[in-house]
Amino acid sequence: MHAALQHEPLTRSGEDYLKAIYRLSPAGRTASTSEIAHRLELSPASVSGMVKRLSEQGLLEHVPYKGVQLTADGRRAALRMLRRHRLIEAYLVAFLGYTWDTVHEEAERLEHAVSDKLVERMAAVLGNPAVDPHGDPIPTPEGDIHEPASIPLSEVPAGARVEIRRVEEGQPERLRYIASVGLRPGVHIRVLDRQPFQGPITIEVAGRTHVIGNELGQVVRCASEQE
Amino acid sequence: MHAALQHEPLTRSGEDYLKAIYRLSPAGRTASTSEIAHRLELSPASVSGMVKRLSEQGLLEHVPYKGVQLTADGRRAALRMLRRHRLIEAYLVAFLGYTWDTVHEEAERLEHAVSDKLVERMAAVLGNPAVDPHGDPIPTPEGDIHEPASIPLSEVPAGARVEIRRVEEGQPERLRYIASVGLRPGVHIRVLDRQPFQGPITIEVAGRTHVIGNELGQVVRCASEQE
DNA sequence: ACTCGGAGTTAGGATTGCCTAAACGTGGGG
DNA sequence: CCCCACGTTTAGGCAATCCTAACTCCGAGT
Ligand SMILES: [Mn+2]
Ligand SMILES: [Mn+2]
Ligand SMILES: [Mn+2]
Ligand SMILES: [Mn+2]
Repeated sequence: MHAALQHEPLTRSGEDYLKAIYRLSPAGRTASTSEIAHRLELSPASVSGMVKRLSEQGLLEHVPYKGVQLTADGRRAALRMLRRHRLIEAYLVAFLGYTWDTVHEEAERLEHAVSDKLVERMAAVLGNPAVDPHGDPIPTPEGDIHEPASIPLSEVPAGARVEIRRVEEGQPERLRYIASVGLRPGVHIRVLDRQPFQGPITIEVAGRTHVIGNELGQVVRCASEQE
Repeated sequence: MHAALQHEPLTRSGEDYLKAIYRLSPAGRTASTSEIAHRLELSPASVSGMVKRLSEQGLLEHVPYKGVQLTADGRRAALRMLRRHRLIEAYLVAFLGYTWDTVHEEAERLEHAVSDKLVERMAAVLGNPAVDPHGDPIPTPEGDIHEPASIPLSEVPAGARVEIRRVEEGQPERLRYIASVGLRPGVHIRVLDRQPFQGPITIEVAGRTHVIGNELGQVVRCASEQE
């Protein structure tokens, strides 16, 4: 009953737009032209143009001057790209000596060039992982995704013990610093102290104490230890 | 003294043009517009246009109405692409369950998306192979290539024993048939009979006799058994 | 309600890369 | 030696994707 209209194949650009819009509009919220432009490092005018084209292809719902949302088809396409991106990252780290701070750039290009077949082969030799090297969940081939609840480290109350779940990719140097502190998905830490007004956060990682800025605390997401 | 002028980065199309021209102009010969057009499945007019652009970038030598040759820089760029293409093929076969009839298409896209770093990582885990799954030699990172002498199976005299060296890629079905006969790089065979006027060729492979058409004999290249 | 300032869109232009149709050059056959 | 057929180039178009500049809309604050 659905999916009767097959879309013309997406371009590289179109794929990146849909991914960006997915990340910018969680839970049915709306993404703005300037947010998209900022994320993709393009002018707002260029985004207006592409948004119009993707809407005509049935991938976006666009209310002029208001914002953009993915349609069911657009969401499907976005999740397909997310699966590719994250599996490629996982593969490069597992088999080709990449580290989590260098995979993103490579995956950003490869995600557009691999076939479905290659993606699924990589998934198979990896043992169908649930998350990528940054802790981001990998959608299924059918387009389902399970985003476990998590809160930024900067919002964890002092005294709590938590597990690191996800670290925002995209800035290699920041990732390298975060790794040097020992903060990686799966690591258990304790928050010793948190100063008000975006103040520094004191944590204990593997028996050692570190003080990190609030900005870093916002890109490291955690969950309580149970579960 | 050379390479002072750095070229603007090649586009996907440009990379494919240079590869095609390399294959079409062995030993300093010249490639024609229509040959290039045929190989890339484009119109001759489109080729004229791109040839002009690549010449302006210093990658081609073009004599209008006569033909095209690679400059030193163009040759370097072409061999870089050939290294990528062939290493990707070797990697996919070695580690991701691809067979020699399916790798070409995947490599044709990936060759434009991988970084130098990824290519060299693949080369390293492969142990720096000298040839790809079709027996085609892999250029070095410095752009040297060693093309061992070989002759088409269709020109091997009856009675000779030869080793299969290279099989032309590009037509999956043909490769599948050739594989079913047992003709792969490294295999030793004997030519039992060769009929004149592009007639069929009778060969012995692994103790079994096969008769193949002359066309197939032209895309399978061999060398004498010593060395 | 009115008015700005900022966000968003439209207008116009450049580049790349492809096409078809028309014009042009070249070399071989008559 | 000339002319024509074929291969090549040029002319003119189109689609995608980006840009800057100019215009338009919206809503926050008075
Ligand atoms: Mn991308
Ligand atoms: Mn990631
Ligand atoms: Mn290619
Ligand atoms: Mn090959």
